[in-house]
Amino acid sequence: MRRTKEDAAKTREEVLAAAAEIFYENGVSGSSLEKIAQRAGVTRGAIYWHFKDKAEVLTALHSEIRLPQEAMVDYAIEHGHDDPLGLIEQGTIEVLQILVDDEHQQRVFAIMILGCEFTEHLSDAAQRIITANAEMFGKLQKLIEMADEQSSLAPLWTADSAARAIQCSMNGLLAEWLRSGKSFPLVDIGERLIRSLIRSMRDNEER
Amino acid sequence: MRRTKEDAAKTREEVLAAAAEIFYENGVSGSSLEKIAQRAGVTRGAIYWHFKDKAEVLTALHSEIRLPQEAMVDYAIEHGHDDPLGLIEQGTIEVLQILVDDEHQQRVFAIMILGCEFTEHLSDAAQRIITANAEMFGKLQKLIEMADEQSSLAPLWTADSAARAIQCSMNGLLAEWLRSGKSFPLVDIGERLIRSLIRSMRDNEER
DNA sequence: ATATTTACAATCATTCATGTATGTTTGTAT
DNA sequence: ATACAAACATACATGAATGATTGTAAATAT
Repeated sequence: MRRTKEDAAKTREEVLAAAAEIFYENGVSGSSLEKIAQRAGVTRGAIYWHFKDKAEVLTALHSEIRLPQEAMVDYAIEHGHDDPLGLIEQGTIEVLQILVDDEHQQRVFAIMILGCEFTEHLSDAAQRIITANAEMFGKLQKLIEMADEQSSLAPLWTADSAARAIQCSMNGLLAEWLRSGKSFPLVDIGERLIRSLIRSMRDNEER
Repeated sequence: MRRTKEDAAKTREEVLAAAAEIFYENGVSGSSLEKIAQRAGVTRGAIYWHFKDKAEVLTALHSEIRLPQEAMVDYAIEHGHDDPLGLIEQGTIEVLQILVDDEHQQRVFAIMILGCEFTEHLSDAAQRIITANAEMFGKLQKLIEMADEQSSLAPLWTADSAARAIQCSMNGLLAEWLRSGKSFPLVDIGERLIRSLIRSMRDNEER
C-alpha cells in the first residue's frame, strides 16, 4: 500500500494515463471508472479520491495538454517577428513533428477532437464512416491522377498527397464550422481555402 | 392510432428526425431511446419495432445521408473531364452551398464527424475545448494582422479568413490523421498543405 | 508515543437505460 | 364476418454504472 505524497502523485498520473488509453479505446461515454481503475491497477475508490467524477478526469487530461502552438504564437506576438506568416508556417511544421512522437498527446487530442464514440456496440457505424471516407479518398485520388496524366499537377504534389490534403481541409472546414456553432461563413472561407489549394496544385505556368 | 403503411413510414421518419436532434443535443451515448421516443411523440415500443437497437438508428441516419461529393466525383471519373482540378474546386463549393441550407444534414454530419459527446455532465470539458480554440484563433488572427500591416497579405485574404482557414486545415489534418489510424505521413502532408496556404496568403510579387 | 490525517479498498443502495415479453388496436385479406 | 398480421403501447426484468458510505493501514504531525 502506498502512502507518501510522491506515491499518491504517481497513482494519480497512472489513473490519468489509464484513462487516456481507455477513453481512446472505448470512447468517453463507453468507459466506466471501473475499467479505468482496473487498467491503472487500483480500485474506483482511488479515482474518486483524486477526482470528483468522470468529467473531472477528462478535464484533468485536457488541462494536462499544453498546445505547443500557443507558446509559439505568444512568442511571435510579443517579439513582433518580421515575417509572421513564415513563422506560422515553420511553427506548424515543428508542432506536427513533436506530436508524431508523443503517443499520449495523440490519444488526448483524439479524445478531444474526435470525441471517440467508437464503442463496441456502435462499431459498425464507425466502420461505415471509415470506409466511406476511404472510398471518397480513393475517388479523389483517381481524379487527381487524371490531372497528373494531363501534366497539370504541380511537382510539389503527388496524386496521393493532394487527395489527402483536400480531404483533410474539407473535413476540417466542416468540423470547425459545426463545432463553432456556424460562427463563420462556411462557403466564403471554404471557397478561398479550396481555391488556394487547387491553384498551388496546378502547374505554375499552365494557365 | 396509425396503421397504414404510409403512417408507419411517417413515424419511422419522425423517429429518425427526432434521433438526429437528440443525438446532436446530447451526444449518441448520452441519448436514451426514451428521450428520442418522447421527442418523436411515440413510445420506445415504436422505435424497437422499426429498429433493432440504438446502433441501427444511428446507421439508418448515416445511410440516409448521400454525400453529394460522391455523385460529383463519380460523374467526373466517368466523363473524363478535361479539367479535373477545376471540377473538384467547383464541386466542393457547390456542396458547401447545399449543406448550408440543410439543417438535418448538418446535424447528421455533426454526429458523424464530431461524435458529439457534449453531454450535460461533460459540458465544462466541451466548453474548455471551445474557448481554447477561440483563443488560438484570436492569436492567429493578431499574427496575421501584423503581416497585413506590413502589406504582405494577399488581397484575396483578410486576417479573419486567413486565420480561420489555417485553423480549419490544421484541425482537419490532425483529425483525419488520428481517425485513419495514422495511415499517412502527417508531417509530409501537413508541410505541403500549410506551405501552399501560406504562399497564397503572401502578396504575390512580395518575395 | 500518540493522534490525526492521508490514501486508498470494499461494500452498498440507487438510478437508469436496455431488452424483452405481452397486451391492444386497427388495417387487410378471404 | 372472421382471421390474421401489422403497428404500436405497456409492463417488467435485468444489468451496469454511479455515488456514497464505511473500513483501514500507513504516513505524518505533535
